[in-house]
Amino acid sequence: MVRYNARLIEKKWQKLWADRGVFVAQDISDKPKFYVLEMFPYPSGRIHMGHIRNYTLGDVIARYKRAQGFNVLHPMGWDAFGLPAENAAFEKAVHPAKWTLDNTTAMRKQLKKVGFGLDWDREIATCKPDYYGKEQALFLDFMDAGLAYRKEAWVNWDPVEATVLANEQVIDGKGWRSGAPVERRKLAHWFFRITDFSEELLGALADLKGWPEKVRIMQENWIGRSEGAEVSFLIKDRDEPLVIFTTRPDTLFGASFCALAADHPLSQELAENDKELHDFIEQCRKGGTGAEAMETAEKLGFDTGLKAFSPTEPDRALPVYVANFILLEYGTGAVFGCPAHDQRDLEFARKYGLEVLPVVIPEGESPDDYEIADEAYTGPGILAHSDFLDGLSDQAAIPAMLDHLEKIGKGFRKIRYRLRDWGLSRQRYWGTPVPVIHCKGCGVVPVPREDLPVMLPQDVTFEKAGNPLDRHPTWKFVKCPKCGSPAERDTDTFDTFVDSAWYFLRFCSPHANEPFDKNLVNYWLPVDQYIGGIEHAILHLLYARFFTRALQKMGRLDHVEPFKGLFTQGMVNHATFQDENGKWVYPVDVISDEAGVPTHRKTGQPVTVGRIEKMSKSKHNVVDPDDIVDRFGADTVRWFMISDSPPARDLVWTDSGIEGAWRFTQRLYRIVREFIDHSEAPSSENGDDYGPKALELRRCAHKTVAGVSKDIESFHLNKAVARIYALVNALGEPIAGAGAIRARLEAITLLVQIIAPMMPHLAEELWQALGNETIIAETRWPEVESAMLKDETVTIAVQINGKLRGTMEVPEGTDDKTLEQNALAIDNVQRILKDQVVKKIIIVPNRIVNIVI
RNA sequence: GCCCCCGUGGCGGAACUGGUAGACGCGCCAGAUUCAAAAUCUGGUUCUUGUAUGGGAGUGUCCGUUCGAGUCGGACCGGGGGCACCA
Repeated sequence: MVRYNARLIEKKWQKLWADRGVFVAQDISDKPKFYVLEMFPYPSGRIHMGHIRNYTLGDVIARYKRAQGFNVLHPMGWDAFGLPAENAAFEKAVHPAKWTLDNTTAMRKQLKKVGFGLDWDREIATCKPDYYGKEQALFLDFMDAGLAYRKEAWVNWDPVEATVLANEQVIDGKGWRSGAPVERRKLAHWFFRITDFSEELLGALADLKGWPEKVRIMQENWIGRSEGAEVSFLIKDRDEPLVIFTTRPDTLFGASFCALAADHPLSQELAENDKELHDFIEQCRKGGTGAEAMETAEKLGFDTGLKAFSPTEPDRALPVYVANFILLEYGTGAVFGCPAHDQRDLEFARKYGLEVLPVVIPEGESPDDYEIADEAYTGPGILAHSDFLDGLSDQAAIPAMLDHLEKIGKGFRKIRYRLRDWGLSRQRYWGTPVPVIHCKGCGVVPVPREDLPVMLPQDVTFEKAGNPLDRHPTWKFVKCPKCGSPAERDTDTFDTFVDSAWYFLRFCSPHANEPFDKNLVNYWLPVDQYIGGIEHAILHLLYARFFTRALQKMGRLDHVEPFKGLFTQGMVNHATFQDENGKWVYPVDVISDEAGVPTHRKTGQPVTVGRIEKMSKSKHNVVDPDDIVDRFGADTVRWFMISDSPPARDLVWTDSGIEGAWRFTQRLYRIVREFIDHSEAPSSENGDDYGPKALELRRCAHKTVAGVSKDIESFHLNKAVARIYALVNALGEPIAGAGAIRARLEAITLLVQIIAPMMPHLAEELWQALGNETIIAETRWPEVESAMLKDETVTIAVQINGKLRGTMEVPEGTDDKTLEQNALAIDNVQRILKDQVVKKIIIVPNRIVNIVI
């Protein structure tokens, strides 16, 4: 028996698909359209297993939909701007453009080797002027629409490198390379007005039925709508009141202090004449800008000496603190603290010896002696010590207080969002240049559209501190397009999330002179199935939704939501290995010695097996897809990617797993070859009737086709795999009798067709071997005979008090009475029932009989 | 700290709207084939108990709802992800 030679055969079919243009999407077609998109990769250098998993999932859907008769768009491109290219430039003295484009060349070759059915005619790379120039045009559109503006924003500043650091480059409050303590600095930044769309982006989530529930919840929380009130507190000896935002106006009588953000204008003003406060604010600015850093840091406050008065208690003076846990961006940057009913406020109050006055009393507690210990009470209750609110529930007290505040003119209802505007300026080289010019006389002047793209200069260096664009000797010096006097370019580049906020539009018309062709976008959008990692659940997806909505509002396209279906796949994990010195060891260097002990291939030293973690370069627990494809072939790798683990969950890469997949590939080939080589022709059978064994096989085959179709539609590819194994097992059984050969041929033909989306090369090879003149990539998905989906008999479980005591085989649809009689007749049931009294019998047709005694 | 998700044999997992827990694969055990091995094929494989065509226990832990709970509700324990300049 000849073995299946994946390497040769896969290459053959890949060439044939490419020559025939099988995967080129048609812009005009009678067929219904289907747009499959996987999140495009960052060209980091090599394709990794996570990519392979992502694109295998997409390719299964794309090939399946194509077989179902859809006009499928399945494109690929490169999210090619970003930090790693600059890091490589710094470390290896290679230009980011060269590094990036070399990487795309290598990775394109790798992807083609896996046989993904992609429309390579539509390939894009965001770092090419053809793409980022269009993006600059879009930015000017956003400016014209009033959706882009400039304001100051805080950044992480590394004083040694004279560079702005990303959050991930700040480690324990220090710059990752310089080790210098990071400072916070204010810089002028461009922002998109995503907050104009807060309500829309939130409201439309409910209609995204094809999205995972958890992603919708994450976005909902991210947008963070909260209904509350802005309340004015008078401050002693000052004219301006302090405006705070609260969602708990019912607890106003329990207030014991007010707190300001370090960057609140009032804090700033007071600091001018107060060295200590100035130092405290500086202290607050140390450490990262991330939410986690702010919230886990010890809660610190500085008493400003000011006294504030709640509008409902003009005689009770509250101290005003500047505190490190108040965010300026959220609400008004100032709060009142009610320690009894907020855990953060409680910790703060205990630390600074402030009053803790419970005003919401839980059921069963007395208002007179209820006290708060270590935990704030945030549950429901009845108001006390609260004047006109006394006796009301907390739910009733909120509107009562709001009505009161509005009546006396000291506050009003206000809806606030946690969502902030999208800051998109980056002080870096490798990104889309911001297409504006700063002129002393005219201010901010957009680059005229005919001058786009604003190209990145090629002659830059990275060994010096600071932003290469800013340092460049000539690039930024230009004439003002308005007045002609000397002016300077904006030296910032866009956040790379801007690049990925519209690439799915570009794929619809990748060669258009405009950013995208309206008609083609209207035809292809929305993306019917988008697939990517859960790590993009919030930012990327929200930004893409914002872009689509904004462009719709500008009349550039007709859709409001870009992604109809979303699937978030799990990560690819692998065990980690360490040698005796604690150094990470690559899996390829680990072998088992005679005793089965993991050992280093080269040194022969024992290796300890660590926990299973996401494949990462730093822990060396990576497997190179290229090596695996060379050894086992693309189909085997693709098969393993979808076997066993549900696509939404993490997958653990194991050698035995890939070997199992490889054995299955060979087994499929063998079963089909043996049938072709050793069977008599089906025409040698007389008549067209089927014996019981043949009928059973036909049922199994048709059920498998129906089940696999359903599983692919619902992304349960691991279940589809299990069904296919079951069919192959059934084909392994020898059968004889009437119609045996015809049934086997039918089952094998169906089998080859349903494995095609997953193992496309092997499927083509077997399809051809079965004597077909067509290729399977252009063949319709098989039709199921509905008569084959029903069984004649069903197995019914018989329980006594919910415990299984026997089963019975009855014709499908047997009536309740017969079921009851048969169940009671079972020996084991009779033995247990003996002289017991039957209280009740519950019968679920075709399922179960439960006798209650 | 806040938000979200997940816990089922030795392992990955299956179980449709509450109805026979462990499909299918991996691993392991036994057998066939072989001079031998690889490959392949056949059978077995949740634990436990008198080896049984019987019984008991069992889906992270505890409690509850139900004739019946892996599935629904509550509390807890453990693991993972996100947190606005990584993409």
